[in-house]
Amino acid sequence: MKATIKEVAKSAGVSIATVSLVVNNSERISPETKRRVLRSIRNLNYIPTKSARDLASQKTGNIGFILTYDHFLRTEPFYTRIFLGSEFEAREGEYYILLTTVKSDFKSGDSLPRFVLDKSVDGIIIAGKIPDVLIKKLNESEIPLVYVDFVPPYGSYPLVLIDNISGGTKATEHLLNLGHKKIGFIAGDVDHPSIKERLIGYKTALEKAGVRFNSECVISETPYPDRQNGYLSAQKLFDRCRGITAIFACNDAMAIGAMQFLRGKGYKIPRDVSIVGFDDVEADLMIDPPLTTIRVPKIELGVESFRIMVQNLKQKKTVSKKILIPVELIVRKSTQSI
Amino acid sequence: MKATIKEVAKSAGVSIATVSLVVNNSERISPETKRRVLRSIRNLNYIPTKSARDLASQKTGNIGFILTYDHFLRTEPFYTRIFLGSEFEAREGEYYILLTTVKSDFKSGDSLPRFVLDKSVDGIIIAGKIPDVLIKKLNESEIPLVYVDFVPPYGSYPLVLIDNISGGTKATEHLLNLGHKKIGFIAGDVDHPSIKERLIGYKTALEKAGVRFNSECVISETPYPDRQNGYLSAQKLFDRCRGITAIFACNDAMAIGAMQFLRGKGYKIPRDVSIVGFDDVEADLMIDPPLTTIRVPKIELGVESFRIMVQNLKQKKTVSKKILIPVELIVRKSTQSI
DNA sequence: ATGAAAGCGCTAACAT
DNA sequence: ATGTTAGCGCTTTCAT
Repeated sequence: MKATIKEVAKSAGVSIATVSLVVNNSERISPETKRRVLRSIRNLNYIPTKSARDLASQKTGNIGFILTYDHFLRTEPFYTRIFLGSEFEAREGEYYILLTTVKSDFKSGDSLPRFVLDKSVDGIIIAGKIPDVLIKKLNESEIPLVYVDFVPPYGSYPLVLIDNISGGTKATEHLLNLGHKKIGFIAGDVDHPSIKERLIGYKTALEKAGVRFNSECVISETPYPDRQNGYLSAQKLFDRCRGITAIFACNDAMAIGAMQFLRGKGYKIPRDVSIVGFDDVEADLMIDPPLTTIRVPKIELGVESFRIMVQNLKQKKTVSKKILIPVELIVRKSTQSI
Repeated sequence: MKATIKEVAKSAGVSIATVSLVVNNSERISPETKRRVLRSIRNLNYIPTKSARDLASQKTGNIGFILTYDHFLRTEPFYTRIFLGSEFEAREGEYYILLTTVKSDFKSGDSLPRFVLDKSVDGIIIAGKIPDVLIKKLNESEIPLVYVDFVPPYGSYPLVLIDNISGGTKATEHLLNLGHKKIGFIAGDVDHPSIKERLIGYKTALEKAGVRFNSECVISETPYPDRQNGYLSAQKLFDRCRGITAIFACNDAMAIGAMQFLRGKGYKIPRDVSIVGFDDVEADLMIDPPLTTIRVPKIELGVESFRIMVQNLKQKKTVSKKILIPVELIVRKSTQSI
């Protein structure tokens, strides 16, 4: 069957402690014995048993990953990519990731993910916005937390964030540079921290260009940022704002919805209306015309969050770093000069 | 800190063995002691430590879940939903799921998922088509396997499958009933077992209706079933086959791609061409017109696979059941009578 | 019906 | 630099 540390020790003619040290890359082992032990390990095809390790070291070797159900199932692989980034990074180390979804409307009566109850994770990565009640409960759990693409309203934790302000600015400046003045912003949920920032970026760019900000041109009545609501938001925008020549949508899904509305109305894109999205989800390269957007390096967000998690776990004390991941304007065919 | 079995034992005035028996629902415990122990457990907020349990019982309490990278990131939440079904079910039991992706072009040099190397799963669920080399290696690992939505070319394992034949028949019959005779089949990868079966269903329905099968009307040169290839397949279909009035696409993504082609060509759907998909991924309810399709209960596929996995694990001997999950025709607006 | 005790395979002091 | 040994928190015979 599976070889154990004992057998390796016997085969290498050393104690099990030595084998353990070798396995854990201790410095204080002579190169010679190390070589011998390593050889035995290879010969016997020895791989440490995780549960034994975990039990002895009082760790779990697992990192939890929490996502709302909605985010996980989003058509565009945004959060799934972030997860993937973490999973990639976890493979490098010795961790396993326990992915779980929580209800988007988590209430105080609802039970926490099992891995927090039975403490079978050393830390938890939380991706995207989660309900307040959950945040509170998680904070009480004493488990090290890292938030990615979301700033929790309380608690001080390592954060891995998209540079939304810069993204909002870049998107808007691009439109401005093309000569657009009447630029609508399809915001979705303005209460969402990320959206707030994109709005700031939008305003900043306008201001810098000397274009007056008009709150009428910001649509925020349709919070959930999917295509459906992009469609409706565009509708509202054109209802209420005359002379719009460009749209900045808070994400690609909404941009696509907006495009559908425009097409239905007989507008040509980008001839009549320019549009830029956010995320670059590559959901549909078939989208016609290809969408100009702000690229968010999703895998990188996942990788970074995992790295910070491990880093914190290693040094025991929580460093509540905040990492801003830069974004990039990707110009495709949905925008043109006026 | 965390209460241990010892403390519970002391508090309840019993031995730790008794507590263990209670925790594991043993019959041979008096109702009275059971009550006492349970009370202590609740009071102390005792939750067994997974690693200790796993070590003592020589199990891992984990189930691996393997998906190719492509499948995981597919725009349509198909496999992610299957995973979710398994995850839901795992929560009920005492298992954790370790999700990992593998390269779609896994080669013999590539290393297996870590959980198979270090044996930290009790079983593995494999969703969707995976490369042959991987199948072989997995089979050698001695870990109990369950395949979902895929029939591996060798090995005898529990299978959870979509009733593709019936689905193919239902889709085609629907079209036939509407009076269509020239029905194209956008097949994608005819080497894929699922597609083979859908093709059988298609042929069966035609035959039953006395409509001659024409292999020219089956497009299979664009294996990967995404929108892009749906577009190209439709193009080929219309190039090579005159008088097509209806299309059966092997999945919704291809159907949507085909619709885009048709729209570009000026065809109205369903007036000029009827189209039915497969999967019902709800990827885009905004699709105009809403797609008639074959609904596949994805969550259920995941739930079932997990159940079979656990069932097999419990009875030690592998029952290689084969479960066919029924599908359902969902008539929406992309089909009409000729 | 319950308890005593021997591990499960490791890690981590502590010795040497 | 390496070995000895005491756990880690459970499960599981085997007694009683």
